[in-house]
Amino acid sequence: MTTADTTPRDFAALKALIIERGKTLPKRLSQIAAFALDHPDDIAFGTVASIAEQAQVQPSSLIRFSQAMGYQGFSELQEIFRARLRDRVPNYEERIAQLREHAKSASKAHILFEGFSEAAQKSIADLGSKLEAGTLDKAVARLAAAQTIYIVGLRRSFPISSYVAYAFGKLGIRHVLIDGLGGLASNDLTFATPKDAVLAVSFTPYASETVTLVTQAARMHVPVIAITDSAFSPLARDAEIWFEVAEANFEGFRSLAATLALAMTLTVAVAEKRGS
Amino acid sequence: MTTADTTPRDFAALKALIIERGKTLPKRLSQIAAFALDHPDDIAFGTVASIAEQAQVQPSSLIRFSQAMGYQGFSELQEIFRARLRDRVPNYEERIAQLREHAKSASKAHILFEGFSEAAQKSIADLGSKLEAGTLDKAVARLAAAQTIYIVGLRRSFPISSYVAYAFGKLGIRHVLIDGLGGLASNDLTFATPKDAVLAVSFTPYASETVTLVTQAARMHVPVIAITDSAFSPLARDAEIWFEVAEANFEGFRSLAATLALAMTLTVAVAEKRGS
DNA sequence: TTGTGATTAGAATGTTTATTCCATTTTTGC
DNA sequence: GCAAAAATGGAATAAACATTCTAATCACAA
Repeated sequence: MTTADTTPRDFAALKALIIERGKTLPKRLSQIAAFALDHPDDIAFGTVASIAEQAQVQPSSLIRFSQAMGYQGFSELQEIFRARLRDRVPNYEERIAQLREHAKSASKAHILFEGFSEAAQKSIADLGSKLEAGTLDKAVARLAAAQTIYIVGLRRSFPISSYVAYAFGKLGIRHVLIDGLGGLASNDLTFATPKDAVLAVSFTPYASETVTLVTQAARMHVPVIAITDSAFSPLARDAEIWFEVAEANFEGFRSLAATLALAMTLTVAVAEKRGS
Repeated sequence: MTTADTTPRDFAALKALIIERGKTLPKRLSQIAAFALDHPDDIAFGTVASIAEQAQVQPSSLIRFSQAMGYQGFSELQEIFRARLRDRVPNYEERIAQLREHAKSASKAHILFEGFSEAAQKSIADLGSKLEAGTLDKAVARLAAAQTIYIVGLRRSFPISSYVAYAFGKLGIRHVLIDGLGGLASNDLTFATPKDAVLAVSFTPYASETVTLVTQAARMHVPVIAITDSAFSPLARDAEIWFEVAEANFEGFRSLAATLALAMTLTVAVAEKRGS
């Protein structure tokens, strides 16, 4: 190192460098560059071996990448990624004060509430960063054009579908809520036509009735708009348009906050589109 | 490990455990407990040796502490501290930056989503600052002691009550969801006794069936726990314990996020109380 | 094609790190 | 105040780790 040291000392500068030089790097190193931008948290906490596996490269490539960025080795680069998480802590003192307060009352239930709050906040923020305006617009257009909207969502998703049904009712939008009452769920889609639309909500483990209904709708060429949790969901396969919502969980209970916000958005957007 | 595994899997639960058991631990371990609460980030990023030095203990004490908390070793405990940073909601600057990125492609629907997100976030934060641990504990105790929990919540509150019913079902807690099907709602409380409890949810304009049911329950000396929106609510009058939840609204649609977080807290807390 | 330099895969290496073990000290119950 | 139990300190150890090295592969110019 005889030249002036331009190696980034903070995350923003490093990110800029990776974006700038990323494309021009050799294949494997460029692959790592993309991975680093997409999964900064994994770089921060992973080991060379674990990250290499996730990014589908050899461990040695990670060291070469780090050196290409100007660091002596991987550990030095990782330190930048870690500092980013350290600095993200908003107001340290405030959190400590919170802790002290809780130490007094030490209510287990209150701590649960904090956990669920955080899961909800995180889920919403996460969806906000991933949600694409294009998908949203297409879904709204489809639903606004439908004669009748069939709402499918059972078990854990039933709060969502019942909310949508309630809101559609207030907004004067013709809809059918499929509630599985009397085990006759599949009958309720019998009269659906390609001029209608299905709004389906389901998460792992996908309720079998929901999957059946969506498959049936797709076969009948009824457009399906789905809210689900991964590209591998059986709903994603049959849906014309689908949203991926990754809800954070706490104590094994997944939040519903992000899904609910999305459902509200869809209902109101559809109403506004129809109104104009 | 033949006993039931109560080892915390997320930070909030671990924090609770450390607060609870911290004082009763031996000197050095209690010292570590205090350090862990004060410097969670250092635990997340440090090595056993570096943390030991900062906390003024021997490295081996850290392993002993981890084991005292139920983990196999320090690494397992550290993973909880790391997950906390992974899942942390992005800070303000990051959210603004994200918003800017989206502003380019901002469609009308996307703006709606931002609005509902904000309403949800605000509602949750607001409830978090107002919720009293004492009220929460009392409500949990009441519900945990009940033989059968009757869940009342119609119209806009139905998503909440159906969620609670779903969760109680999964947790094996005896309950009756009053869904007003067939207009026979009031019959469903006929068999309730003072050994049971009613969990009622209602907001302005209060669904008349809900109000009737709660009044009826109070007259029959069935304890009522209510979630509502003001001290002037007819539910507050008849309830033994009640929560005030002020949901922010956007475009005339009130959020449900805070109510949902509270409902989740109550269900899980009741299950945990019964389990112990 | 063939040769050359760049790039990569994967095993080998030496270092860091968590964990264990045991002698010593401190606390507890009588 | 004494014996027994619990807790602690610190060295020893084994596992995990980042890094290096070399043979093999790839890209590309002639």
